[in-house]
Amino acid sequence: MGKKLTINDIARLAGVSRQTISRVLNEKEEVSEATRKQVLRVIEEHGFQPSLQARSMVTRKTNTVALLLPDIKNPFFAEIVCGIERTLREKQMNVFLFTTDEDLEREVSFINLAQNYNVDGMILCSPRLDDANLRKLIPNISPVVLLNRDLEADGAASVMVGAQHGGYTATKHLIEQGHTRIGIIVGPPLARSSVKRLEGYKKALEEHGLSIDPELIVTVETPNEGIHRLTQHLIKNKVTGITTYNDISAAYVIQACTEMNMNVPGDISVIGFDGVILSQVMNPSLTTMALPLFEMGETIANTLIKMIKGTEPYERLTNIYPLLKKGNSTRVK
Amino acid sequence: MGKKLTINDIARLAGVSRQTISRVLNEKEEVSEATRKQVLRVIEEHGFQPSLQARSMVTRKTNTVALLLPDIKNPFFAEIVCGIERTLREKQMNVFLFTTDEDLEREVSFINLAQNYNVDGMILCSPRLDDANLRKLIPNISPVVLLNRDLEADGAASVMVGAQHGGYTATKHLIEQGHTRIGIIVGPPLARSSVKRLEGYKKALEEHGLSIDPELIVTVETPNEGIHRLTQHLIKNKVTGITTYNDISAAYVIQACTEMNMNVPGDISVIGFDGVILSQVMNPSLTTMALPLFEMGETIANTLIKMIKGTEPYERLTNIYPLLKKGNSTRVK
DNA sequence: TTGTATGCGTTATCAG
DNA sequence: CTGATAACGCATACAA
Repeated sequence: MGKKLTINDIARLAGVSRQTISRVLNEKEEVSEATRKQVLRVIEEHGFQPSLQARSMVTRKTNTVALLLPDIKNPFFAEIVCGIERTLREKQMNVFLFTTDEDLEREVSFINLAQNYNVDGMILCSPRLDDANLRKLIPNISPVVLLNRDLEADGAASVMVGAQHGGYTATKHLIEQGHTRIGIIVGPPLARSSVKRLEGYKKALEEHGLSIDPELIVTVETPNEGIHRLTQHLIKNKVTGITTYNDISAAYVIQACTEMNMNVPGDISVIGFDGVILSQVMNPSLTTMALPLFEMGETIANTLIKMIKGTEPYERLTNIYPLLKKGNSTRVK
Repeated sequence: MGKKLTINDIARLAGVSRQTISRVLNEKEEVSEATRKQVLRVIEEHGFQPSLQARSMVTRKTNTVALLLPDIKNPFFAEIVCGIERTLREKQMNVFLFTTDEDLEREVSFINLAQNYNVDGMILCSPRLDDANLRKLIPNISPVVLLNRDLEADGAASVMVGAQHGGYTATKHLIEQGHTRIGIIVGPPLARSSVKRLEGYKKALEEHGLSIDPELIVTVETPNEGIHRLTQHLIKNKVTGITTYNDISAAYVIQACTEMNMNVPGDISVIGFDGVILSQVMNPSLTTMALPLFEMGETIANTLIKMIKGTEPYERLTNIYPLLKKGNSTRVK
């Protein structure tokens, strides 16, 4: 708790004005080599570190980005965060973390909070805010990068997962394996991409001349809840393939199948989404629509950095497409 | 980008001094109901939010805690972070996130950085800093809570996982299932708890009159690398039970067993550590030494809060013991 | 109950 | 090349 030295203390100790200290701190050229060395010596000797707080009061820059996401336990977000953090770090920027648990109230209050901290920019993952309110907020919080939300507005950019493409590809894979009765587990309504995935699913069925049976389309209301029941429903309706909204849900589906004495992939093929590490270590390993999560984080961070610097143009909209990664949870019927 | 209003602007708009604004902002009682209402109206009307930065310059409080951890992708940390975040949030405190990737240099630079931000406290997870240097740093960064590191120093508290107890219990479980040749995969050297787990392993063997075979003790050098090879080594040495340092490594072990046509738990019993969600969704589900990770996060945060407030005493050392959670990856030999 | 003066630790501006 | 002065936005102490 040694009371911190300030720039004034150093100035006194070095026998120069505090302005000179500030100059060497900021590597301004207008200072003689002799005094520079002397000042650096004193700084070193006392281990002086300038207060970033005070500095940002006057520079109006905090070198800090607020990161808002629903749940850090979800590996989908954890891996993205990893990419974001790593990339920002390289640019000497720091991360303020807020997790919202998909709670609208917390979301709003965190956005306010971040704003009051004068962060340089924000990254918003699946905000529950409706379009109108979000749009209203953007002028105050820009620049901002949105994950999985396409809102065209000044000071906002979007990075989107190609959910429709993913739903299409997954379904097509099952069809090509000979499956004709294919169930889809649609994610919680808050996942905006759910609708898109479903569109892709329908498109694939139609393209292959298969009819769309509403009984085979089931929706999870609360994250990872009721999946066993929904799986039972699908099995009763004679599906031989199931496509799910993420890898964890796929794991639960496989558990449910096993409980009902249905073998995966023997009796039922299951396909996941995201491609998190779980998909590799599961048994059977999971066929999944793999997303380059770390790279997504990099893209998000790089876009935001460009917006903050304002020197180079940035992509207003980036689409990231998942790739089919074949595991042992699907096979020819 | 609407330029932000300051307390001065509001004062002018409300026709009072900025001091009065400050008073209603901080809910001081010494202000007449009439002016209070009037001021609040103006604040509301213009959506004024005070700058937390400026405020903390004078109060010397940032309401911010720095959280340093190796890897947010590791569900062990992710779940702990969740508990930390949630608990701090309730006390209106925020989290500054730094991930170090177990890199000593980044660790040191982040600790410095956090210090320059004037955070109110720090949470350090598995710092690579050696004891001497860490101890030297603590006066500058205290209060600080250490995860899995017991360093007795003023301004520092520790939350420890009962690794020896865990290693002991896991091994004992296998012995009680009739296993006599039990392998242990020791975690990367950076995991300080590895040594303790090994001690518990040895203790259990000795207590049951089993000899310690060095061939059955193998060490992972880099996280999750070479586990297949190490598992093969153990199998060649006729083990029927393997205890591992976390759930992910256990999953890899099971994969390796499967590749060698050894059934789990038929031929080999495998036991994990941590009890993250993976252990539940795996097939077979994993027997593991489950840790109350979320609660650990709560404990860490609550300890730090007590230290920051300085009004109530806090535990300098908290031990958290894992509980055996029986899954389907172990069975009677 | 309200207002005035002062300072938190830094950078920016302008003189010298 | 260097130093004095003002400013960033707020809270604290003291005065009215």
